[in-house]
Amino acid sequence: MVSDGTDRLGFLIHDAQRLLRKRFEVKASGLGLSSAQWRLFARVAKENGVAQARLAELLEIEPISVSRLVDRMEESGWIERRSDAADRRVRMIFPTPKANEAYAQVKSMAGEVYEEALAGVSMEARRVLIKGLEAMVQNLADGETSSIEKIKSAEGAAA
Amino acid sequence: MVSDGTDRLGFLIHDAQRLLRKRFEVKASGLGLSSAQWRLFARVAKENGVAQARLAELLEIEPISVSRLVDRMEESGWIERRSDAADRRVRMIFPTPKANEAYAQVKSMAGEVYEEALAGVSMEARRVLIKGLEAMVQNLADGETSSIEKIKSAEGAAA
DNA sequence: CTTGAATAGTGAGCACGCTTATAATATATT
DNA sequence: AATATATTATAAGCGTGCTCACTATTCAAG
Repeated sequence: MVSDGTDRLGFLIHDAQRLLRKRFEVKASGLGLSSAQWRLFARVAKENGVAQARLAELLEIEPISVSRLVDRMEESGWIERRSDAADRRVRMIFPTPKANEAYAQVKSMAGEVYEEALAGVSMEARRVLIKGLEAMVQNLADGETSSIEKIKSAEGAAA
Repeated sequence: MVSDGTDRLGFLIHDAQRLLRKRFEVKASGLGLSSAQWRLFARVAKENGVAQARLAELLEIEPISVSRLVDRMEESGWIERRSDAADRRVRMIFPTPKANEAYAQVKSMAGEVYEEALAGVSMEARRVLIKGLEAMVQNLADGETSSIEKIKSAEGAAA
């Protein structure tokens, strides 16, 4: 019998994620950037020029989902597609200048949300919380029948 | 400056939630029950006869989302709608006998997923993790511009 | 009783994830 | 060179959330 609250883990994680997302989106609504778009953009900003298929791997979402996200983000001027000279199947994704300027601002918004969320939680508890979440992600990713993981480890030699 | 991983809180929570949901849905796919449906059903099973509007409050989702979920769950035989004698606007939701039989089974599936997720995490760390998540939910729910909460509290003072 | 406001549920349409299928292009094999 | 296979992006359609708008019903004022 579990009487320690572990049996509510799923509901808690679900609620925490939902509330974090909501809070962020309220803050960032002025910039017209959703939570999913921010996740994608953070990657694009780091890579600076990345194929959609690679983005799908990095974000662990399906290529079609990337395609849709990129559609909307291109419309709202956050990123742009450029054809690749070497491989005409590929659309390379780049941040727009406007987006690069806004990057730091959005990142600090995310930081504010985290601070609001963790108010009253000690530094030590935060460390354990983060470690626990990392362990969960590790544990659950391990057994996953994910084509992505397989590709990644196969590429590991070359990378 | 945050160099302790706190700046990845959002991404971690997002990943943990996504992986938990996926893992659960694989396990429960034989029963044809999604994660969202399980959340709803767990409430229905406890209340045993509850109006859709009340369900929306309890689950903190919009009534229209409840309506759609209930549509599909009624089709797949997990719950049934019954008209309320006293208020003809109301549709009361009840679990079907089949669903009541499956309840314990689904609950144990959820338990298994949590154990898989928390493998290698000490009891003490689990306790801190749960407490941390509870604090986050509490902190974020407080300042929320939630329709329901605000209306409720405004009713007393205003007007 | 009649009118008007509030409540319960749903329809339409969007965002973002998914699966399955297809077109275009690259690459490997013969 | 011709054919087969793999890869990139997209299309179509579903699940689950949302907002906005609507109908049916109840409740509160007059």
